[in-house]
Amino acid sequence: MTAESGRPVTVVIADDEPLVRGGLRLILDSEPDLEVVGEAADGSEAVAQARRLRPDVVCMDVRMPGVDGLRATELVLRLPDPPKVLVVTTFEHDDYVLDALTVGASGFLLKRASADEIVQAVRTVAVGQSLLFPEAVRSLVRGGRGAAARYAGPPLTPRESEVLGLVAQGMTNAEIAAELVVGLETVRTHVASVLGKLGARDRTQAVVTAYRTGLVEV
Amino acid sequence: MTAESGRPVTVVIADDEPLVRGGLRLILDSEPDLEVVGEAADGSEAVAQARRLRPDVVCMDVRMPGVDGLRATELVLRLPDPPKVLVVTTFEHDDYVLDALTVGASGFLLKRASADEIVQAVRTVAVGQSLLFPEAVRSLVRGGRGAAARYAGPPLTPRESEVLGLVAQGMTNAEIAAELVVGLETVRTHVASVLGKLGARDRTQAVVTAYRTGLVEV
DNA sequence: TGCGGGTTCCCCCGCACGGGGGAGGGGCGG
DNA sequence: CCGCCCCTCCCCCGTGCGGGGGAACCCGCA
Repeated sequence: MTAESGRPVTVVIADDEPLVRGGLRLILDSEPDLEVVGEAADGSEAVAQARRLRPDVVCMDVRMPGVDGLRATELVLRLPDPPKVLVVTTFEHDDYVLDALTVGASGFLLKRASADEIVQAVRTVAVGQSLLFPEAVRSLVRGGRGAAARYAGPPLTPRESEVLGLVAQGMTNAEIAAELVVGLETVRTHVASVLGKLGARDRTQAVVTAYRTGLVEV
Repeated sequence: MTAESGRPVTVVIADDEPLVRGGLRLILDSEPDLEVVGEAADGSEAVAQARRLRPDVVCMDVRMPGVDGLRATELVLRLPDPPKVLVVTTFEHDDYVLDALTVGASGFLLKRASADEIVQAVRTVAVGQSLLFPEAVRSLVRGGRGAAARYAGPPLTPRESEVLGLVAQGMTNAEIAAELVVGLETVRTHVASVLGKLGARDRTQAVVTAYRTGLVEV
């Protein structure tokens, strides 16, 4: 709906293998309407690059050291005006395909895809379409996984979950302290670590994540 | 995995409006790797053409007299070595989108898509990928047909809804101001009136209400 | 013509919030 | 036994936020 109009599509490549990054860059940069503006070797770097460079598309490898592609995808999509995430994978039937869709990936790209298919895939997600494996679609159509919208990331401690639940009710720290019969500072500590684990900047973002990932009931 | 390799992708266009057929043919035939080999004005004709011409892709309008696109898609996909079906539609949020996926359509194409997007879409489904609207994916991920949402309260103005949407993304007032290209004070004003209308004490409560009442999409 | 609502912008003020530290006690596993 | 994690509580500091005012512009409608 809003592409092909002047400015090239900007891309950030996130893959731990330099060879793959190089290959992708070669393929994408050879297209006049695509421009690789950055690379990242792991998940956290990918998020940083996405935040800094604000690309249209992030080609994200799933298997990366440290913060993996799935978690990185979540974080990237939480940025303001987030880029589209194109998950790069080796096999089309892996488990994380559905997980990636759940966290909001726009599409998938097989590493063995042809150069044409790769540039097409980038263009496709850039204009806002979703690009899936037919297997994934079938799986989704017939119900995919049950209901629960899983949350990856670092696990929350019981107390943290409790606090997040109350935050997601719209309570202030003082109210939560009263509710849990603990000190205000304690609540502050829990909230702080929840924010850290969720990758949220403030309680509002934490609430957004909580609702979107099903960490709390709607 | 089997395109760009010699023989062009063959396409049959099924639409009851000659104008649309002509437009599609013009766009697709101008690409050297795509070839429109047939046209159909209704569903049964589409099935017949697909059987006779054995194209790689059928561009299928949903609304057609007689046998509609949905039913025709079913029949086409039941042929031996069936073509991919690309459903052509006007609105991305129509009900039959999920139905079409259920019967096995490979993707969707908006009539208002650009020429580039159209040829990309055909190529994409030709190689066996699925091309969906992000809305459809989200809907699938969270398990099928949507639930209604009710919000009573005073109606929000367009601008207020927009601001609330961004607040519900976790954005700060400053980020929203930048996003909407207005002053910070303006955003403050909008947020304040949103809080008032929702009966929320702070933005966090507003987000909670927004998610719970369906004022914003999860 | 005047009124009202929507959108835009401005001031001041108090405060809850989040980041940066640190610290002590209890439980559990190496 | 010691280390580690969880829970608890404490400090300072900067700031984003929300409440309280007000005001201008444009538009549609009476």
